[in-house]
Amino acid sequence: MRVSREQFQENRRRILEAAGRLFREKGFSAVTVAEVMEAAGLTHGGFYGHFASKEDLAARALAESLTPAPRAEGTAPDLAGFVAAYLSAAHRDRPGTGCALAALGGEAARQPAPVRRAFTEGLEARLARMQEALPEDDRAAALAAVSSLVGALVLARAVDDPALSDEILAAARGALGGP
Amino acid sequence: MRVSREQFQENRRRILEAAGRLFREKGFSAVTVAEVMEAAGLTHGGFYGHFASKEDLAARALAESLTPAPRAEGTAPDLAGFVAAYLSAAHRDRPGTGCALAALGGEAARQPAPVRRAFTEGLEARLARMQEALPEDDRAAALAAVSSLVGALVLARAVDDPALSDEILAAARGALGGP
DNA sequence: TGTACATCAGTGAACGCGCGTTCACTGATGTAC
DNA sequence: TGTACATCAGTGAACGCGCGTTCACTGATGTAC
Repeated sequence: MRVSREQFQENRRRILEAAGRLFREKGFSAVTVAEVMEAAGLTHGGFYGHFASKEDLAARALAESLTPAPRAEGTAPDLAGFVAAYLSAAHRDRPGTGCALAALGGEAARQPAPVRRAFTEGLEARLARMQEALPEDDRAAALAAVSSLVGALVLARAVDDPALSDEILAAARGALGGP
Repeated sequence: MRVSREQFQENRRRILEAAGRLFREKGFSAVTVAEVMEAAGLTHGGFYGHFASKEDLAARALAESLTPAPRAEGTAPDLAGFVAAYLSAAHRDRPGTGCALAALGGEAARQPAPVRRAFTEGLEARLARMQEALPEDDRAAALAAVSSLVGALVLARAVDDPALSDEILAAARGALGGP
């Protein structure tokens, strides 16, 4: 059942999208190729027409997940808003559409080279954004802020006590100058 | 080949120790029961005489890894020293003997209840320690500090660029009042 | 524009492997006398 | 203290299952005329 070139591209896009969501939700190792393909509306056999391996998919999906949406033309960066959204209960509870640095940071350290490369590039992109948003143009401050955000989200998700989880997010918001 | 009761306890201790190290090095899912048993000097079949399942082992090993060593009698807590050690290259490069919050935080969120329980209790213990060490007795500040430490270590380990990795550690040390 | 055929994306069965777990067996330990 | 036997921790083969990957096949697409 050959499909048109447009459909092929669309299928590839859907596979990447499903993978990006599933990897962030469940981690690289817990997601199966068949599961990704099913989420994309295809059967597992066709996977290798799109990607060389699961590892290849992981690297490309991670790169995609970490590509920041372009900021709206002429808008000023809104640090307080970003921090509040990042450290919100909604973000904590929806890892599949959230920050891949937090969702996959721990696992990324043990992944093969292409995945680590994608992670590193994604972090650099996020850092650049953070640096723009800070009052002073300070890379070290941007690094420290991103570390705080990621650490707080990781811990808030790992903990099984909802009150403690909320407390972690609130404490990090406070430390980053929020309410 | 039955062994003495003391040897049985010693074997259990060795299994937990090997598991604690391997889980932190490779993550829960990448470690096999056979691998843990071999590292403990035993064969895999005997595992179920010690633990109910791999999940049971994970929860107990994590609890053990997160039990803080008792502080030496009468010593004052040394915040600066702790931060420097936590955010050192040596700690980054030896996850197996390092902080389990950072090594397993991402994966812990997706683990079954007993593992998350152990993680939460371990975090509370670390928080109490951090709170003692802070100049003012401030739980929110302790939470924010632990988040920063964990986030920085996670990112420093995930990144494939050694210079960036060092930069992350240094930035977090700076933000936490270190050199 | 219409037709014939080559191309190739997708399908689903199958392969090979590794893993968690089970189990019959072994032989040293612990206990009853 | 010494002996006979019951107990049970550890061994290693085996089981069942799921996963990443391969492959022969199908049939719609794209192209040459």
